[in-house]
Amino acid sequence: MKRPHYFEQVLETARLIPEGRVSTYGAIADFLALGSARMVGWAMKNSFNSEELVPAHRVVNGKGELSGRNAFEHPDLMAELLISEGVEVKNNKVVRFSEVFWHPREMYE
DNA sequence: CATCTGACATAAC
DNA sequence: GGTTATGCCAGAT
Repeated sequence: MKRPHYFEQVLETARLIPEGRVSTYGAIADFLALGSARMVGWAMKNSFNSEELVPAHRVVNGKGELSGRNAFEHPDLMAELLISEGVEVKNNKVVRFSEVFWHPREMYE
């Protein structure tokens, strides 16, 4: 496939998300200033096609909901992965989302 | 080229 | 707290 700049940027940024933290599509899109949040979701879906492993489970939507769980092998895999990393997940949502939320901007501060 | 769809976001109702 | 509308942009058809 083509290797658009934003695609690699999104995956690279996703890999920067610390364990036990989560980020959002909007935050990544805003930070990269490339395209829109939909591009991030698009990249995530295609991240399984990437050669590099990407912690896609650490990327949730703006409400902290695991909107992408359906794209995993098992719908509950995403939540289990997060829980195994220390992120509390309840009813497909990240608990205390505002506390575990991570913005790429923090890397530059 | 026209439309639809999507792991989204935001505002308005 | 849903639903609707709009912006966003790459793929698929």
